[in-house]
Amino acid sequence: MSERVTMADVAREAGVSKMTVSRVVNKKGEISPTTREHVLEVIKRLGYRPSAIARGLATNRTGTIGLVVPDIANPFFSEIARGVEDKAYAADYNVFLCSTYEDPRRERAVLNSLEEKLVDGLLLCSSRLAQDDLASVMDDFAAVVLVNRTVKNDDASMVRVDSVLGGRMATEHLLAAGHRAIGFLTGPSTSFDGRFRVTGYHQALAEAGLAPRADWQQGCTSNVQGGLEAAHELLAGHPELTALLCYNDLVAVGALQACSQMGRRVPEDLAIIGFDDILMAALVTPALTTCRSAQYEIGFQAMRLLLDRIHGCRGGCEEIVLPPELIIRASAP
Amino acid sequence: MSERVTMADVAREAGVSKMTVSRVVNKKGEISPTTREHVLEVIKRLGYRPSAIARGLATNRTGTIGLVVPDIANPFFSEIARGVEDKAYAADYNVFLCSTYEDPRRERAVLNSLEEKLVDGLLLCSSRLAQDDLASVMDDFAAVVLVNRTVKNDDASMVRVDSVLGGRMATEHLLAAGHRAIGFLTGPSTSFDGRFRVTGYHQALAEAGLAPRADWQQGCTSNVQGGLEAAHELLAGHPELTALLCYNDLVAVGALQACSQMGRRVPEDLAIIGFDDILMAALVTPALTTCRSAQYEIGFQAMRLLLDRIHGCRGGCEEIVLPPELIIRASAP
DNA sequence: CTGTTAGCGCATTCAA
DNA sequence: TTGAATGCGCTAACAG
Repeated sequence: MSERVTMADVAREAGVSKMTVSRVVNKKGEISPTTREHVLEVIKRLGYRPSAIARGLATNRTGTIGLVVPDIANPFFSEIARGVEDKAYAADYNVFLCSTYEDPRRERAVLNSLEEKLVDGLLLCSSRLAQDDLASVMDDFAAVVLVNRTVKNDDASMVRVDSVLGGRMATEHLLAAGHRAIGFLTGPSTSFDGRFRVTGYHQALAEAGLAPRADWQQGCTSNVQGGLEAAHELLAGHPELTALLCYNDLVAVGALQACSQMGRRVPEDLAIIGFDDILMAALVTPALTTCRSAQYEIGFQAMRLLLDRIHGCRGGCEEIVLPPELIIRASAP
Repeated sequence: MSERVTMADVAREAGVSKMTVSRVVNKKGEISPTTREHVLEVIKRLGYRPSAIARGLATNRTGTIGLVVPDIANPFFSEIARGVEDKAYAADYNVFLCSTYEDPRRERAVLNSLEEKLVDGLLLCSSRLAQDDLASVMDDFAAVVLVNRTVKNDDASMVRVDSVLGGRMATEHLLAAGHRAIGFLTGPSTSFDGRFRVTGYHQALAEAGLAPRADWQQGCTSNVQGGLEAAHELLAGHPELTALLCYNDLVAVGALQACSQMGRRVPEDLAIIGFDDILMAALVTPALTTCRSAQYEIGFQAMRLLLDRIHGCRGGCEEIVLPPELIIRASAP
């Protein structure tokens, strides 16, 4: 790495002022074609690259947004990220993609860094922070869009899937198939989506005249291993269960594994439903019935809303609610 | 978002110089406990947050590294990212995770942005750039570590899996099982890993006295859909194939789907081997035989090497070569 | 232990 | 159409 060439170097070499160079670089203001060509030639010859840092300090804008997700290894979030990045790329923004690995402390640390780096906006997915924490964090950012997370503070746009409805739909599907003993692996306690799905599950049970049983619900970490372990425990303790809702598809795949190990056939002995409809859901055996959410669309729309906010359309904090869709496959026909 | 509080504000309010505030913030130099406490109190009261941008401009260090991968939706890369981020987090670095979605233009754009943002180091995974392009890009960064990609320029540390060996191992396994008509879905032409695996495949064939056949090899995009389509085409044109190597596990899963659609049983009619050993490999039916690489370890080690380079241990450009491991499952027993 | 001076590289006034 | 001065917020190098 050679010494960095600065705008001053270019100006000196080209025999013009820094201002002129700046104008050429940013295509701002009128400039005579002659000097422009000349400056461009010098820029190329010297290999000048503008410093985004210096520009950021001067303009207070960085052309960067932060995208924070609980776990980038979860295809649900990597699909969202794809939607975000496609939209961001088109709008000439860079994305700081940060995975918190489900750790609220790490989430705080990451948000702190993003704030210090003066990102122009923040896209926060499924935040695991407590309400007060989240509200205070949000004050630090000029523009925020929340994904799948509500907060008292109404100063953020939001994109979310109606998880209460999703929980209802999945439960109703099982009830309609005659199931009465339906368990739920509810995921991490920090997940609001998880709680919403449980709410929908309770609603559907109530409408069928059934009382929810706490011992049929069990938390778990949000991955295959977590589903595997939790399913083992829940099913061992409650052989009466004939159906199992799972926090997300990763957990559901873990439950599938557990059933295979315990010799319980799916769906004959136990029906299983997941959430999200990640790629893997259709590829495991039996294929997973799941409650789909449009991940790419979530990301794309969220980035669109964020751009709106960054560009000052602060008027209405838009809220986009996407409907879930039940995809019926072999694990719960 | 309220007006940003600066160091000058804190200094004024606390009745000290900016320098003293800076020392407190950065825990540098000796400071009397009294003033330190006082300054800290003011910082808290005013809600001061240092600007990483300004600090970056002053110090020429940003505490940030760039991580560039072809596709974050591929679990292979998200696992690497996890290794990188864990190590980075421990060393107090932030990670700019960028996915190029297999598009070299997008890769160039992303590298350009990272350079302008003055990242302290670059971790470049499976670059899809041509040799010359890559060599010139690397000059722009103070410290670079390459993952699974070689380049003439020897001014970068490197972590890679021995893909030639991997290709050999997989092929030898099939040869040992009696297969003589072995096809290969070779992935994107931009992938060096893909080429290396093909090299290993050729080596193994040669040692068995077999000539490679170009019409048994076919490129494809690096995902399930790509594997599905390519497998359809290759298998329809070459029913004589009894075994199929796949660029990676995603492609292999696609091939599995294709077989299911075409009524070819795996492994009875066609043995299939993938590469990487992503989580999904063990979960599909039949479970995939695959050539594992230690993804988390790759990321972790790569970040370690990058920290070495950033901290000036430029002496030897280290190169870490990790051995692949053949995981034999049902798809190619 | 603390303050002063200077400048990082750029963009935003204004003036010419 | 171009240039000069000023400041973004911070730290490094030197004094005191």
